Amino acid sequence: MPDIRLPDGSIRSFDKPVSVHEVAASIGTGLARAALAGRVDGKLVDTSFVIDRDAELAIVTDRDADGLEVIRHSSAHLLAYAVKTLYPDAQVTIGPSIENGFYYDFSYKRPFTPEDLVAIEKKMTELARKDIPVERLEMPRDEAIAYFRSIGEAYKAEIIESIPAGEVLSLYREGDFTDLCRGPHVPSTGKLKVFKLMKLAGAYWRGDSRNEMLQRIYGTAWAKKEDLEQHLFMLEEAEKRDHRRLGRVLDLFHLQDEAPGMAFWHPKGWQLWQNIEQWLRRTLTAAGYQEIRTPQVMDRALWEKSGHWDNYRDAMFTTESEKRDYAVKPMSCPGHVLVFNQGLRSYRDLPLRLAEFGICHRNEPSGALHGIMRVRGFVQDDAHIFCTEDQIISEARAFNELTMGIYRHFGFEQVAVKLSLRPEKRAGSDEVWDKAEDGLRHALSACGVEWEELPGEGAFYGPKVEYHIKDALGRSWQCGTLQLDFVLPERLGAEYVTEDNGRSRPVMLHRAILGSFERFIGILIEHHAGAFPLWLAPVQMVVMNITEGQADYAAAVADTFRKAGFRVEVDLRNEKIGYKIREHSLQKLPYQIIVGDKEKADGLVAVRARGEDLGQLTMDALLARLQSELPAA
RNA sequence: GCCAAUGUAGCUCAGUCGGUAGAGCAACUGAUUCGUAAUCAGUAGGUCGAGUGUUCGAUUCACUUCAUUGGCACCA
Repeated sequence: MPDIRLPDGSIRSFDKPVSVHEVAASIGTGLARAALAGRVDGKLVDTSFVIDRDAELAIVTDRDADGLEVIRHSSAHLLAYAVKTLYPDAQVTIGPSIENGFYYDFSYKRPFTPEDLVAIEKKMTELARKDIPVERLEMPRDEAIAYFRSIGEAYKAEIIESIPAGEVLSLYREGDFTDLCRGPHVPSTGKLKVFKLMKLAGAYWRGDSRNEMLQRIYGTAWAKKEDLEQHLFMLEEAEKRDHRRLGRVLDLFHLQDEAPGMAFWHPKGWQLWQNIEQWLRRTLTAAGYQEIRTPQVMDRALWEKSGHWDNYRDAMFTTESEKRDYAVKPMSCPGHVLVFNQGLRSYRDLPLRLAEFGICHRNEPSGALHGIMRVRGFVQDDAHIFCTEDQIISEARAFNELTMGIYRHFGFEQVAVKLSLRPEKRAGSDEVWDKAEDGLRHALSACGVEWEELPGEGAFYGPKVEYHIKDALGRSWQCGTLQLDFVLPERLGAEYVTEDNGRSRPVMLHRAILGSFERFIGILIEHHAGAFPLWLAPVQMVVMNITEGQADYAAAVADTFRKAGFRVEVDLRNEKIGYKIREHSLQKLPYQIIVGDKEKADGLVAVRARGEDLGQLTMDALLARLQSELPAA
């Protein structure tokens, strides 16, 4: 007879098998009411789950992460229930919980409309209020197939058919809606109180673009109303920070129909870009890189040799001239090997670190384009390190340190490392892949970082380490990458003279830190909400006069700071000072300097730093403050 | 590329059940010289994304196409 151990260490004994719900009730009616699921010996189960032997049990409520997950999953089912109630001939497919909510994919004869969404959400609320019990039943696989076929759910039947024969499946029934599901689910629909349908989208059946497209409805669900409000507030905040909006408002860049996926950089945006590029250039030089430049357009034969023509033909822009085919370069590596191959290289030249701010063009599918985050023309902070196998680990360590330092410099403190392993479609033998994957594992161990492995996600020529940074809104962006490549040097015939006068192939490390400048700038815009730190701000300060009488003094002040190396604008317009301040505040300038008769008389400046009034300062004091705000190096 | 939505003045958006359009902000002109997030008045500005069709007449309806947005698929 079961002894049940609770998370606080206490043990409750029962003289017959008990359900999770009964245990909760034995502790308190409040807990029984709050119970959404149970965790029995580490496994998540329904509250109806019967415990017949000694076990550890935790009652799951909406205060647990698990509880929230159950709420979201059950909300997906409630959504399907509502859809089936309103549109009986819609077919259900799958509906999992996801970050912040859930979705459910349906097949239906016509597209759902935003009005449908409103009706569905209303129906969900109605069904939730009825507090309909959610029951779990079990059914043998074959019987389940027959059952779903009989009610016209072809997709469900297909899912079950892919489950091995002889298994017993769990089904969940709420009212007259029954769905195949692993569970667990909330005990009744009344537990679902805080949800909202968010958007309609298309999604391929089983995630495969060769399959038909289903209709996906996304929703968000929470334990408490305040959590939902907080979530919606975050979405609003993200919209305010949208780089496409800020890019226009701050006059950084624009995109237009004539060049889809390619940005037009305006003076301020280009200044921001150059602040980044020039700093990075100095940093790379200090780290032992040499910058080069390779052609934009190269012969098809090169891309065939490198393997790109076979693997990425569709994504390359091509052109021809005098009966020769060319491709616009989608990446810099083949060109870098050609530079390496010039002349005779010695082992003494290694490691050779060649860097290029390479302009690349990739013909991304139209549906993939997104502002400047996903574009067709972009600049990579690309570099290739040619080295011996013995040098891989030290190079990887140096790269790791460089990368982390650069992220810190830009204000990104949280970095996650992932290792992507061999994809299905790849070049090179399995032995080479074994060597490359193990090589990166060893290198990562040597760096002392923790990483997650992603099978099947590697590049066609080699495995890759990915660096993901987290922005101010907690979103994760993949930026840096380190890829170990034994294939390309082989294909393009790179070699060096060894110590004993033999010939050997160098190993090639592909690496990028920011990834694409376009995307990284997009991330920076959203991370800082357009209010860039002083060193990055395209315009660092503006000097404004109050009346015409101080125009000359304002110009002189501006000149002083310009000579000290700052990017300064002067605003001598005949406008009220409040109007000018408002405009420059909206432009998110780090510093606003106001000079009136008082300042002019005393040789001072009145300073506003991002909305904070610093009062009157001497120019030297302000200069000292500005200097101290610039990061070292 | 696929599904859906959207495309009207520089920006944000309204509008036309088919009779060629309007607001706020911005711009321009004038007045105001005003001390920390919007001074007042006036003026100008649009082949209503592009093309074809239906129609006496299309920005409005239909089709095609381009682009954008949200997802999916893709992301060397």
